[in-house]
Amino acid sequence: MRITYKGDYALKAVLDLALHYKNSRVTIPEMAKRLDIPAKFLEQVLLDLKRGGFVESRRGKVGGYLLARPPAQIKLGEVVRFIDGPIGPIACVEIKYRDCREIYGCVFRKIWQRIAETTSGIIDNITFEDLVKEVKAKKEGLVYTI
Amino acid sequence: MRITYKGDYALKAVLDLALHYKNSRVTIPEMAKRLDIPAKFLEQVLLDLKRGGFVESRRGKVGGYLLARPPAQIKLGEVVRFIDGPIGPIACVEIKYRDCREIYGCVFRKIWQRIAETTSGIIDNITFEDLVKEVKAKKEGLVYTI
DNA sequence: TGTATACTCTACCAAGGTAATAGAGATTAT
DNA sequence: ATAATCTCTATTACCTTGGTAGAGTATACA
Repeated sequence: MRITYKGDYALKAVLDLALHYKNSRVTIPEMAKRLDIPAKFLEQVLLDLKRGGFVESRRGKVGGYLLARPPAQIKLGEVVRFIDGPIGPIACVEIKYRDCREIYGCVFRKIWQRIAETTSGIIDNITFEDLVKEVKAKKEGLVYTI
Repeated sequence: MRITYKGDYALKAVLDLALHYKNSRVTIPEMAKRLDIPAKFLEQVLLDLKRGGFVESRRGKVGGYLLARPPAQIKLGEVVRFIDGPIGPIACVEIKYRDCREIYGCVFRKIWQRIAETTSGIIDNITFEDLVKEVKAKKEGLVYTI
């Protein structure tokens, strides 16, 4: 697996919306400036996130984006998978993959699957609420390291 | 991190040599056929592995490749890093990377680092001797799953 | 010393993905 | 009306990956 810029931007965008949850809508230029992301690129990322059901939008004046679900109900892993695809470090970890006629019995595949599992175990156990809390704690100077 | 075909081939090549350790040299066409890898591509992979100090070679008749070190002294992680680069799922996990002026305090970076650490923890604790044992056990019908 | 065998090196190429950029179109508040 | 805002489709430049090609060098052995 590899986190692309698009994936990175998507996560930051969702976090940004999570930090503004229940308050105001956030516009693309506003967010682009705050996160230092090319506005036209962020635009596409947000469109994707909308198609994925993570965010909602409103056009016209007073328009902008907002989270489709509460931050506590959005896991990091969901966003990562939706934007950057499956978690495994190599294609053959997919369940569908059945074309492995490796003479040495796929000894590596098991390892890649283990890595995919532990990786999933991390990103599927972190919600955007967790991140919001962390950011807010940092702002207040209560810096702690997990 | 992403395991490329080149990385995949490299690991299989080293395993193949590990299985022939202390016996004979293995030629490129022979290995290419056994592992089902394009010979000219495997050629380049083996050259790289040689530059990395993993394998040795001998030209001419009775030439071929052999492992530079005993299988027990070659970790999976070494080969992966040498061929496919650093382990993290995104560039910003590198220690050298210092250009992170993310307003929300790099909350994601810490997560990528954790993933990189657990991944390293897996591939740096498996040697090619372990894999050789596993393959041999499988051959004898003693199939066990870790 | 010739020759077959095998590794070495450099260059090249096609396909696909990534990270943008551009611009016209649709919607909404005032 | 009009300004602000999201929506959609193309296009671009660049890079990586996976693979191919071919000439060159070293070695064993008859």
